[in-house]
Amino acid sequence: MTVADDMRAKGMRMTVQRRLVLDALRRARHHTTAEEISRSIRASYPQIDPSTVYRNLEALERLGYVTHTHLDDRVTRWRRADSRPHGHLVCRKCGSEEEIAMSVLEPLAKRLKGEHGFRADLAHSAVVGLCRECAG
Amino acid sequence: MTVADDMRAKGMRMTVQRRLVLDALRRARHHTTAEEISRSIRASYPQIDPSTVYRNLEALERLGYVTHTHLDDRVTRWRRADSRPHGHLVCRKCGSEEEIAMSVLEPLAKRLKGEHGFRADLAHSAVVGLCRECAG
DNA sequence: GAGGTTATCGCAACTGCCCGCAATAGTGGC
DNA sequence: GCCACTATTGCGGGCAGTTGCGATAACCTC
Ligand SMILES: [Mn+2]
Ligand SMILES: [Mn+2]
Ligand SMILES: [Zn+2]
Ligand SMILES: [Zn+2]
Repeated sequence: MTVADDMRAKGMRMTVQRRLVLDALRRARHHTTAEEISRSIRASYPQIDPSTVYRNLEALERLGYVTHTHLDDRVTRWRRADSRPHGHLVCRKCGSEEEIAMSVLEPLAKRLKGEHGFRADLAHSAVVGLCRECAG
Repeated sequence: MTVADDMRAKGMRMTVQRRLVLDALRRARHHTTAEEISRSIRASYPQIDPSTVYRNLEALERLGYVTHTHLDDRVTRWRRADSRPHGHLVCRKCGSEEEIAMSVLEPLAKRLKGEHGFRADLAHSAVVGLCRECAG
């Protein structure tokens, strides 16, 4: 089933704007921002409003085609849901970013499930702290 | 040594605005927002600008008197640094918030230190996911 | 293919927060 | 106390989103 069919089956519509956001996400680098996507679309279709890009990223996220993560700034990072999940370590001093395997985070997820019945999404927010160099 | 002396020793100044932010933090509930602090100050001193409150929260944080955490919205939560550190579980569906002991998070912090030399601050961002009721 | 329903759009205004700048006011030295 | 120095302030404007609203256009039915 195509994305368009999936959407229609859920009472949503496949608009040109939606298609452009999906295309931009395929072209974009690993962790892209809404602003980047908006800019790349508006280069060819300047009439498309940034708020439409934001709303469509959220709509595609609800359908499970897209996810987002937060590093240590105020910018949300978007990626296709079919890319490999992973965690992030972000240094609050030098700003360095390191990707880590989900297996490192799994024991905590398991414990939160067992002790609190909480199904944690530990890839959603980066782990903030001090990297090896800055911790000294 | 008082906060004022500590500040002066570091070349900073104890302004009335700074004092008002500290007082408001003492009066405020556990996890307060800059907007709440600003509003409570401006009730008596309407000439004090919100940006001054933001800047002073950051200044007090650099000195170690204040910290902040992020739950699942775009609002930063501030608290005095002398309050007991703890983690948060936030349900992205129903919005419920649960506080958890740092001891639950410590094994992960230890592992990140050992394997990546990274000194993680696991209280900084809430763990997002689905609570017992919403996970089903 | 035309028509009616309504999801989605563009736009304008708003949010929490951040920043440059000129004016103000704490500060240490006298 | 007064002065000179400069950290900090109020203000205006910017950034990353979010939201309400009336206009548009995708969809389903015929
Ligand atoms: Mn933060
Ligand atoms: Mn999020
Ligand atoms: Zn990554
Ligand atoms: Zn819940």
